[in-house]
Amino acid sequence: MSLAHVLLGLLGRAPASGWDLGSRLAGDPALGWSAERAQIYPALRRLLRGGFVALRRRRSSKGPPRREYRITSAGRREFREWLAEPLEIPKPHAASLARLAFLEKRSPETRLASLELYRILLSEKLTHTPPGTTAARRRRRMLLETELHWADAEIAASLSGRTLSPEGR
Amino acid sequence: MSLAHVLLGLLGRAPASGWDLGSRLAGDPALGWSAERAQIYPALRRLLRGGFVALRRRRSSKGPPRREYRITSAGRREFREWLAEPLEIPKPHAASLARLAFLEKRSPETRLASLELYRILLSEKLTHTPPGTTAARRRRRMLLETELHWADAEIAASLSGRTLSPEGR
DNA sequence: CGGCAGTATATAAATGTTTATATACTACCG
DNA sequence: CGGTAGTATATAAACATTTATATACTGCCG
Repeated sequence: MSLAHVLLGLLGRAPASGWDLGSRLAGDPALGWSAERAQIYPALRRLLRGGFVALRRRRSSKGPPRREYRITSAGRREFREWLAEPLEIPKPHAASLARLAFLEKRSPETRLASLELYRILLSEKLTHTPPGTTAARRRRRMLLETELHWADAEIAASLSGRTLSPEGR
Repeated sequence: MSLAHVLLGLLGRAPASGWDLGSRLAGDPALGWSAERAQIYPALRRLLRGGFVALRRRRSSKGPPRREYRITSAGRREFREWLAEPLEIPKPHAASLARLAFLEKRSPETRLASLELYRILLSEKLTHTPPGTTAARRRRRMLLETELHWADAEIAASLSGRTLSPEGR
């Protein structure tokens, strides 16, 4: 199970609560994993039962008491073993990519509109992605840039394919 | 559920059996979705019950009778509606990417070894990925190329960071 | 001081995915 | 003719993920 290991990895940097981990996971796509908090809380419980993390309750000025977890040495060992497993090229698994795969099934107009929307999403993501300080972040940024180029090229192709369409009224 | 819609999309190109669909899905990463056959067979049953596909049994010279499905007009409608849903930037969800995100936690030696292994996987994938005939395939290929550049850059950086290591004996 | 907004944890139910295993049919080899 | 390799379908069990909902605590605004 990767979620547990990613959580261990994050806890290796600093102790955190389930809430914190949810925010970090959501905020850093370069981590390569995402999860809802509803999944994180039970995962932390399992890690606690397994002795991979330790718990300290702290009351906070805002909201109910925080349950802060920190990684144990057993957790560090487990994480290291997971980290050493062999890499492979990930298979994409995303509804948006599946929709893009059927772009050619759509009318030239909606195809262009989809590409333009996707392009906007990409450029927004890019402006909120500062130049990377880690290999994974540099990777993420380069891929976003490439995808933006791709979108531009496809938009251009789509436009030039339409040059004979009714222009204006 | 995206799997069902991807299957409808594939069946829109040509009728196929569950086996065929499994092969196509496995063979084309640009489709943006992957699934085991154990998931495909029940999905096809549900599509059949829903009237989105029609079934014809055909015995084949090899193996047990094939159950060939073809899309119905209800299926086409359902697919078109799914296709029109808004795109978003996919959140990555892959163990390998998560491992890459913690590259910096590893020793310079294993970091370099991981990058080199990953680089090899990328270049193998690339040689088996012909230049794309669809937008999604072109996208996939460009991203693989970029990732290869990234790996090269990271390997170079990793090597130059090691210039003062013991060289040779 | 009542209610709202934000932080924080939690759980159930539904849904989706993976892994392991079983089975059937045919062709071909030895 | 028996075994095995390849095609094809199928199901159960285990596991993971998403969605919806509930609850608690605090500060602050009106």
